[in-house]
Amino acid sequence: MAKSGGPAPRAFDHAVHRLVRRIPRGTVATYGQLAALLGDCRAARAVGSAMQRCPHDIPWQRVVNARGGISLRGNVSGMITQRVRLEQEGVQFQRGKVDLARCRWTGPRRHPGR
DNA sequence: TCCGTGACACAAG
DNA sequence: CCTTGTGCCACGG
Repeated sequence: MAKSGGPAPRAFDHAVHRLVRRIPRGTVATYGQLAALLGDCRAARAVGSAMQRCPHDIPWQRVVNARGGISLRGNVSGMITQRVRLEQEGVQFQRGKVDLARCRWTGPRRHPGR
């Protein structure tokens, strides 16, 4: 009732996490891409923050930077893990980066099927 | 409410 | 190719 209206705290984070859940296996999405899908192509940085606080039951490894590389700054082991997990689901790396032209998620489809 | 921080993106040197 | 600087946004203290 009277309380509703304003966005609840961490609403953006939740939106990011839910979107990441929809990224198909074998494909990847960029921070900027997710931000754009959420309505703000300039919120890429916020997406990164949301990912740092993302639950472990989502395919977080499918989120990479605009260059198709892993951004995980200051987390070498996490970087390795992300790459391994992506390769395990079929994503190939070329020169340390993912071929976005080939593996980039096309975005959510309201009417799946063709 | 203000301020600091950061898994970004982009341009320039 | 790498480094640095700037702009944007949301979250947490």
